[in-house]
Amino acid sequence: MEKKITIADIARMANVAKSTVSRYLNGGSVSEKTRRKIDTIVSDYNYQPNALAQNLKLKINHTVGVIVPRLDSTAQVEMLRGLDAANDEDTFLIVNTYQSVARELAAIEKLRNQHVSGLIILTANITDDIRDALKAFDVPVVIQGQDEGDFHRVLMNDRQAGDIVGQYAMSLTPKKVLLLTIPEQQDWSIGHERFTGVYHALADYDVTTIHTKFNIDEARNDALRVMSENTFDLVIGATDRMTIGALQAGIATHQSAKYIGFGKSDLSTTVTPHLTSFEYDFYETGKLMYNLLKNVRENNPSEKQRLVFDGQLVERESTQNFY
Amino acid sequence: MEKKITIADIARMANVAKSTVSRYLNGGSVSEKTRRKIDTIVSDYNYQPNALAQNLKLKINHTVGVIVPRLDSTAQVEMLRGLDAANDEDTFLIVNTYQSVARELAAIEKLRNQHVSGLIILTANITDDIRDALKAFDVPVVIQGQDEGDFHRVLMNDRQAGDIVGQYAMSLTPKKVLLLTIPEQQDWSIGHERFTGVYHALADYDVTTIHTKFNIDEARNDALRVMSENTFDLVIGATDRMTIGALQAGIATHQSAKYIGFGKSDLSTTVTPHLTSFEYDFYETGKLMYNLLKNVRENNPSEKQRLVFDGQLVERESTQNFY
DNA sequence: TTGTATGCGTTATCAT
DNA sequence: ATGATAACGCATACAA
Repeated sequence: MEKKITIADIARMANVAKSTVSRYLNGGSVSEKTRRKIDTIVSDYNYQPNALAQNLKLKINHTVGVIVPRLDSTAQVEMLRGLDAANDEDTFLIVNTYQSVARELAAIEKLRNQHVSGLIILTANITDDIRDALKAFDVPVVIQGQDEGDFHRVLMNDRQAGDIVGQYAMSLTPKKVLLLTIPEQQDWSIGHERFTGVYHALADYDVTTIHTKFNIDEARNDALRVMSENTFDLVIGATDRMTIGALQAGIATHQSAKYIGFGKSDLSTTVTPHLTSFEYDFYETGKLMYNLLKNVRENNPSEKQRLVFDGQLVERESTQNFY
Repeated sequence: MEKKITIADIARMANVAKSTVSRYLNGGSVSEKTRRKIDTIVSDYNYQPNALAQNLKLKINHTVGVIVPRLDSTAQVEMLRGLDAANDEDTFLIVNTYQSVARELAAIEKLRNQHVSGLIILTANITDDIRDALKAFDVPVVIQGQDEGDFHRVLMNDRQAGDIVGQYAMSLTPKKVLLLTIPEQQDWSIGHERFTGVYHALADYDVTTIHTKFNIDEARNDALRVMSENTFDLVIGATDRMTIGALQAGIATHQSAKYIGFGKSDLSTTVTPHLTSFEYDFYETGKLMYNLLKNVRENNPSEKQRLVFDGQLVERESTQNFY
């Protein structure tokens, strides 16, 4: 329970000047004798430098803000893991905003006050307000999932994903297809990009499209409405959770369709049957985002960086016949 | 993209002293004229105080550290939500430790450097090293799930939970019971407390107990080993994930047992059948933890606080006959 | 090698 | 009501 000790304290106890202690701490030149004196004091009292004072003085802040819109999403959690894995020298100031624009704006203010040296946003929905707040922020910003020219960004190749899933869907020669997605203005990448390839490939098929929410319960209820009146043999959801909602609706209405989802989550292998899904490696994405930020901070490029990440289709039981 | 502006800048532009600006900002007495002058400058340049300098000066730090051992757990995420909901004035410095003691120790050091004014630990496993590091930390610490007399703590009433589940299990009059848990030294509350009531109630029944891990895959594999050689009609897992692992093993081995889990997670209603589970309200727990910390910080009680939280059994399809 | 002095941005004390 | 000044803990340019 020792009180926090400062450089001045050490200096006094060792009968040296503060600057000598500072030099000792930063690997400057100190005589063997004073080095030993200071050494024992530092370890005896378990001295820890005050990061606040350091940052204030040096004006480089080894703190980066991370804004996380939702934690009930495997993708976001995996990206966080990636960030942590790649991080070697920073402290993350993580703020959860629960998809509230107001909270996100407040978070940006807060992080600005903390003078973080960078900002990583795992969001997929940048409103005008947020864009303005971000641009007024004089630090590098890395965002994810949204192709905003104003910021450095890491994107999922949702267009390609849609093409691949579309081709795959065709190969299943379905009779009647149900598509679950969200309004495109809510999330362009997910609501639009992901499905363009699918629409294109299934242009000549019997396709029903409904809009729903990100969570399982709502998706199930919405799916239930159409599935209780129609029988589908192929269901494609814009996210795994939506697809699982539909899967439950399918079980409830006793129809045995095939199911395809998007996104990597452990839910895919939690449900029965395991879900065929187009997966991104969000862990790697997180690493990439951190390294991008670090790179930008060091090299200060004039152009905004734009990185695109591919995913892959993983086939599981839900698109097979025998279950 | 305005550069960050300081009190000194404002003072210069308004032709007043720094102290006047400071007084203005903190609601001190300033003449109407200077007030207006400063007003426009502040809003024009969108002045934001430097929280670092403030904290350094005031020596009260509105930052609290939050150590989260795992994010792939609904309980932890819900507690985080609760913390956020109850928080009104602090900035959370969230550190994910991924259940690594080394990372947790490093996190404690880091938070100490940041001079946080409190520490909230959502852990369930305090090793000696960690206990020592925590006690050397001169700020209030609130932990969860572990009955450590050295710290303020919020506990789940796992003992009572075990009793209730035990009684309920008896009422199902099972012939052969499988229990999945973890070694008690790994997590006393979960590994021991939760099951004492169950053991007691089922003392005269045919019970098999196996140890497994927290994740679904391992639990499934471990369960598969015993379930491929025996048929059970009741399975109780120490967590929902374990129980789901066993559920999958049950499906794979074509046995229709009843299943009971512990812990509140959306997985309960994701799997088919929905899982009967003993649930805690971790969102409320999170709120409670924050309020406890706040209370302790303000009133500095001499005794360590100890709060106990009850849960309840929620019956779902997995303990019914007709599925 | 060591010490003195100054500044980072803020608040607080004490004159004026 | 206002301003000069010191202090928080640290790092550094410069002098000794």
